[in-house]
Amino acid sequence: MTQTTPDQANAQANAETTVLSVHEENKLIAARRDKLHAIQQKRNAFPNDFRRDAHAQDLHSEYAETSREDLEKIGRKVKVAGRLIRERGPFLVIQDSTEALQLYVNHKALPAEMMEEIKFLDLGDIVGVHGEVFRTGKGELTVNVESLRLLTKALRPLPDKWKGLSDTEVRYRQRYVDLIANEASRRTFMLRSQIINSMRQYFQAQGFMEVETPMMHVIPGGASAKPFVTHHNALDQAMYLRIAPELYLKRLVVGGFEKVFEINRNFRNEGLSTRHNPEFTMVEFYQAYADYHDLMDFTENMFRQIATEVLGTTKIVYQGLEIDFAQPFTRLSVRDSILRHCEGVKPEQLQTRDAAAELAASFGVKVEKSWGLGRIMMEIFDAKVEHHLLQPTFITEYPTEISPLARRSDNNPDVTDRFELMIGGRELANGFSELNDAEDQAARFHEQVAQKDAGDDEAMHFDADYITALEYGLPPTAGEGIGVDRLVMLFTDAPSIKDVLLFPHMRPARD
RNA sequence: GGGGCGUUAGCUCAGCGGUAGAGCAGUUGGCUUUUAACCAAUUGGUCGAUGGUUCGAAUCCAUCACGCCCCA
Repeated sequence: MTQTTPDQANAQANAETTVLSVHEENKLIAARRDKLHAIQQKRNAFPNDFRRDAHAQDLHSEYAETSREDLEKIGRKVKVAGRLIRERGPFLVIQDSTEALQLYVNHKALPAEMMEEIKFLDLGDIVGVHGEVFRTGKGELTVNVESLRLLTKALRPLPDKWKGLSDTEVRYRQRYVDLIANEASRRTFMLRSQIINSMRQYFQAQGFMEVETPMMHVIPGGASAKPFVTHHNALDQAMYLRIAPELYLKRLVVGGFEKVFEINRNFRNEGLSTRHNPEFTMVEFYQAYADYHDLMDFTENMFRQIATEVLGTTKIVYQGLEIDFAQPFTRLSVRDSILRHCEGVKPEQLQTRDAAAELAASFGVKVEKSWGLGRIMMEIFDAKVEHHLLQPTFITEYPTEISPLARRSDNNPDVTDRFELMIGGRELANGFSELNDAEDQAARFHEQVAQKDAGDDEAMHFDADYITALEYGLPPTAGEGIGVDRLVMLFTDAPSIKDVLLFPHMRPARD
């Protein structure tokens, strides 16, 4: 058997790419390629010696109030660079990472060679420009071109200059084109970055330490979900992409780091939807000497602060729904939420397993024999309640049966000191006071293993080292995970998770 | 996995059984402080793929691929 070297692999890939692009070549691309080759006859068409000294946005804000006459007196000369996105007769518009900026080409004032270079340009080309800032008759801040150089030739044409790129498939597969053409998309991802920055600063200001725990687990744990499986060759061992960092973060609390957080990807081998991507970003955090009530307060405050910092207001509109994070979030137990949102349901129907099973069946929920009262109540909740919870609502008192890592309530061992945060009918966060009784945890793992043996492939494994860690003593702790993608969806009014992921997962395209 | 909708020029879309269209982009010329710049002319297509029905298919039917939405 012959080994393929990286070089051979590259050569092969290049050959395939070349074949493909020749196949795809159309006249628009061919004409641009001809221009590029003509330039290459004269000089290096890909210079990297242009250095700019100004960005579009800085110029716009610096001279926002400066009059035409004053600008003329100032005579500010700038070097700017960006992608050519418009031609309006003698005017060109370039766009850099901050904003668009207009250029003026006075063909009477420029040497013939410069005009040749400019006439050779296509929309999409990257150019560097030197010139003086002025204001046109119509008041637009503009750079009067004294010299202009092509820095990178664009071989492919841009999408519609007015309507942008709307084909969702192309927008997701070729996000770079979406970002060039659609201002709204650029804004979404800039906001995403700012939201995560703001979140990180909030944790740091509260004394949390950022950590990184393994992305590859030998025993997948910390959530109920199907993992992706891979294989470590040297160890000849199955490994799993993590479904949650929870058990490692709590090990760190055992180790004495009393406030930790991690912002990173989780991987779950499940379907795709407007709310699910196989890899998604979570922030998980743990605080010793705190309980789940503290976390609910913490979360409310954090959402308020992020909204204020990033959007400048606590009020958002998500898909037509107004939400004001300044208002206190509702807090409601699972049981009470069912009673409130399912008309005609009486408390007795949630008292015993059989009564609840009958109720669930009447709602069209298929009840498994192995399910207890708690699991059945959650199925009723998922089917009949969750989508009604539009305004921020903490649902509390989750059944112990489905919360194998959460501390039991002091008042009722069948429920845990746990909550989930619902906004817009979706789960945004999940937190609880941590189970730190090693013996109880071992017993709960055994129950999970029994369910796994009974065919539930989302049930948890027994993690002996985690039990050992608990035996060293986990201080009373509370922990929480917040879905960052869903938070960004809310703050950017995005209907699909794909709109807030730069490169969402797609099936491979086929011809 | 099931259902619905979509796939036509580089982009945005119309056409829905009888010669494949528009706007923008492109090309050529004009004009040059414009604002989706403007004026004139002009190029551009295996109508997602494969079968079928028909004298004739972008259009009707079937299967497949990919996408979007809803449901599980």
